[in-house]
Amino acid sequence: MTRLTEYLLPTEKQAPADAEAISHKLMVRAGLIRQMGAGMWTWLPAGWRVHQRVVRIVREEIDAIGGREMLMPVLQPAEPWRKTGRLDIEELFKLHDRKGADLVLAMTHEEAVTFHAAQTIDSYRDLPLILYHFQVKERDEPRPRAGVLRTREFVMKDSYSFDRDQAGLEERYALHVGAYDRIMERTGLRFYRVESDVGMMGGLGAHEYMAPCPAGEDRVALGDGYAANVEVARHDPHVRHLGEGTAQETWTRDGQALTLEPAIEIGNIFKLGTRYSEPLGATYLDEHGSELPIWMGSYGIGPARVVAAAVEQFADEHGISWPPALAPFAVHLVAIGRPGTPERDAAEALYAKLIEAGVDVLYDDREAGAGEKFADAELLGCPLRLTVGRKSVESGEAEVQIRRDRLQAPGVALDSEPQALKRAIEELCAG
RNA sequence: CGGGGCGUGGCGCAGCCUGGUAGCGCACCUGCUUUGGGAGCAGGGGGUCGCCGGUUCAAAUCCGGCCGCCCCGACCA
Repeated sequence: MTRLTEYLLPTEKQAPADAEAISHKLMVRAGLIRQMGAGMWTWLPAGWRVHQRVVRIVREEIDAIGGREMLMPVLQPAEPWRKTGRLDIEELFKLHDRKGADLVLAMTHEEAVTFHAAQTIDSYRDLPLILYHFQVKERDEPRPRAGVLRTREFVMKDSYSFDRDQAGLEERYALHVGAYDRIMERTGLRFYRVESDVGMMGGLGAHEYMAPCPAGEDRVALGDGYAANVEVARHDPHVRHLGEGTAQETWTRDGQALTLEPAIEIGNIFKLGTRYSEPLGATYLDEHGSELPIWMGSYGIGPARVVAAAVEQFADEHGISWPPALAPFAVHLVAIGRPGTPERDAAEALYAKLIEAGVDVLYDDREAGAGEKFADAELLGCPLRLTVGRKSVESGEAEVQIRRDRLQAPGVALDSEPQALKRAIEELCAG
């Protein structure tokens, strides 16, 4: 499927001098992303594959709760933002077209989706409904940082639920909790669902999905059966903090010690209520002909942050070590020996067989030394590395290394049938 | 937005204090050798030194202004 000689994977031995966060350094070094400006990043082919793995998982789970995928524009008229009172948010990019009309670049899509709900939802018969899209968000961040962790432009999956009343909203919200839990579990990340502030989004309740990692900008307070954003814990009457701001800072909840961990916010879900439907006139008629505001929820997840969190959580001194569900390729096949040798022929044959078996494989067919190829493979972090060299020709097996902990696994026979090969690889990936 | 730092080839850096026509490692190109843990030898290409202005016979280097980028904090809908 992919030969390295026909690919763009610009790996670097040295990280950019100004990179601080692990994910920033490794994603650049592994050839996944490149920077254009502050908070403006390009996803290179291998990086985009990882991003799209997350997107696929999210899409499957949102579809599974009845979400309907669509696409709304980033460039929008300012008027709905004026109506919801969000036009004067500093992070909102404002601009004018050639006629002088006020436009904005959307930082999220409540205004757009509610605008359309007002146009298209008329009756209680149209409810409930879940709409979603994957779309770029633009935010004039005061301080972009840490590579792809906090950018001015990023893709978000945002879904919006529409119900006739609060009970309906609670149902749609619960569906999203389930979907988000499954998404996080499928990615393989360590995560917590925590209660969060509703912030200026307004509304009736909210949760955040937090992935603990060193580069995290937030902190979560964790106890037995308890997990909360520190901002929420701070206002919890059950929580006491002792020695705040000092090295001995300890938090307790009903006497039980809490640990504080830095974490990245990778998803958030809000019960909006009628915060947006009222100013934008999104109403429906009930069975009695009464006009009532639609009850809404909004649910976001940032694939880029999921990717960065995965890098942060599983990296080691050799590079990235992807959870199998997110890896750009399942198998990194390393050919040792120059073209024309029996070992290279064996590698080519194995590559062809892997493709036939439907395995996602990156084939390092470059004319480079073994050390360089191994180092690049460990930097990129695919779950399995298969090596074919002179030894393989003698033993009849490709050597297998499991990236996580760099474990040596039993080799796979070069003369395996494609389907047997695929099964063996899936078993090795599964752990 | 406050504080700190940095802009010299794709990446990492030296040179700047003490002005004299740009250098190192990696990467890249060609050839030969090499091929199981980031190879060796030889040859080669690529940089208006962030931008503008000033001082000077002469500016990467000194002076002024601007721009960009990073880190800490504030912020984070």
